[in-house]
Amino acid sequence: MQVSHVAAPVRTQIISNLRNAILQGHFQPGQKLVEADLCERLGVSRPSVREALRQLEAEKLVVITPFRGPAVAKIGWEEASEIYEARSLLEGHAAYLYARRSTAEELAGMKAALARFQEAVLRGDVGARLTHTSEFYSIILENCGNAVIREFLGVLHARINFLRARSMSRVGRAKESAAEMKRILDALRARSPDKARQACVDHVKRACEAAKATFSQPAAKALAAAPKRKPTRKR
Amino acid sequence: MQVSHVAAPVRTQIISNLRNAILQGHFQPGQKLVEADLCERLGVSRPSVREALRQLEAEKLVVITPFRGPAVAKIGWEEASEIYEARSLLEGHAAYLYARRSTAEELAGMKAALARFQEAVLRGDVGARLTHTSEFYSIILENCGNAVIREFLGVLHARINFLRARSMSRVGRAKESAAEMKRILDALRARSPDKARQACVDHVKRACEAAKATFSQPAAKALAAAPKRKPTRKR
DNA sequence: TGACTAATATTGTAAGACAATTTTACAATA
DNA sequence: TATTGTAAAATTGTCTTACAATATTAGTCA
Repeated sequence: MQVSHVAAPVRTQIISNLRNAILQGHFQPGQKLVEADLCERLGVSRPSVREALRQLEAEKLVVITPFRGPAVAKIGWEEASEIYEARSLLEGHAAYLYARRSTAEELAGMKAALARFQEAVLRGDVGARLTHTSEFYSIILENCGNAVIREFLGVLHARINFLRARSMSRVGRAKESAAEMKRILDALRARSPDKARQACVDHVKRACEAAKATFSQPAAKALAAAPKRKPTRKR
Repeated sequence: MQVSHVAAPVRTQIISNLRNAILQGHFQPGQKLVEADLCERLGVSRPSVREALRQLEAEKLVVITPFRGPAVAKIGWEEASEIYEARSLLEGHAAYLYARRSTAEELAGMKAALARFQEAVLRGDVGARLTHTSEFYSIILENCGNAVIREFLGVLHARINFLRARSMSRVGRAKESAAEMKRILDALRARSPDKARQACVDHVKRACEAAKATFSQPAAKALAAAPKRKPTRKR
């Protein structure tokens, strides 16, 4: 066709598109992703879509069952709990590392992100809360000096993204969260690695508890999403 | 005859084949993986190979540069160091978790694996050392109760596999390693989470130091690894 | 109604084609 | 000789088509 000089491979864009769509909740967890549909919607070929889906599968955002095709990953409390545990460990360590490396500039950036977060809390803007929380954290992660930990945390954050959104919209959680972030920032300002780690661990622990609470009353969703199974004998 | 029990997807086998080939050093780090060659060698189509390569790319065993194709990931000390740090953190925590959950049966299995390891040390069998070390560790990882941490560690181990082989063949390292593993096992027997974590962290730290040493004198390898390109593929 | 079977949809894999790009080979020039 | 510019070859990125294997759905029959 009349394609221009592209720098970014089509595949890359597909991956970004799908990942964003999943993270922003345009696809429901468990929803089937029919390859042909994705091709049509994105205007690309099936091999390209399949390669992109493989990548997302590796990131655990998509689950592919043989001959049943890809579906948006569905996450239960069991798994979420494990993710929060790993996140606590890694995020705490990232803060620990970063406490010794922070610059005044970066700390100012974190302060600004926190201010924007607090403003979003007052405004009641749930989406902005997540954005600014990410800004706040990304400064730590980008500069903690360990790319392996950073990437792992990126994957973990993506997997529990919808939980973060759910828990962040709980009454009172956002304000709590702001206070916890403030503690992290204070520990970093004091250049105290241990306090920074502890503050992070506490923050994740609280976030985990808030998320757990959202698992208790997902009644409406759960009922609506409950599929009826035909009893099969050969299983 | 319809003998299609499970019919493991071709793609899965390709992934296993390539991963094993890389881990066992049949491909040198940095070596280009020409798609057409892989197709011919494995007897499969290009789309299948490409999907498999995407997966391995996500595992960081393969690096794919646009229009230059896939190559076996090459790892420098910088990155290796970060991996050891993350590994220390995660492995220590896995042991911490496992200390409360270990069963007599499993501990016996670890003791047996350690014995086989020690025997391999006496025999001078480097390959067997790695195998039995993995056996030892996998008991912890499989039963630590956190699949997320387990999988992360699996990926990390794969990425530094060749380093483990190199450092394990250093004089004295294997015997040291056995002593460290013994300490881990003792801590687990004592059901002491903190001691188990510490023993693991120490073990990884030592392994890291041993690996670092191999980065100082990689002269022989480096020279041998500079190949002349073959003009065409033979038929 | 319920179980069995046929029809349909979807995925897994292969093969071929072609443009975009990199790499190599080679020739021309200083 | 060394360097540089260009043509040829190799390789990848992407699309299209095709078909077999499997899952899902619909329909039929007792």
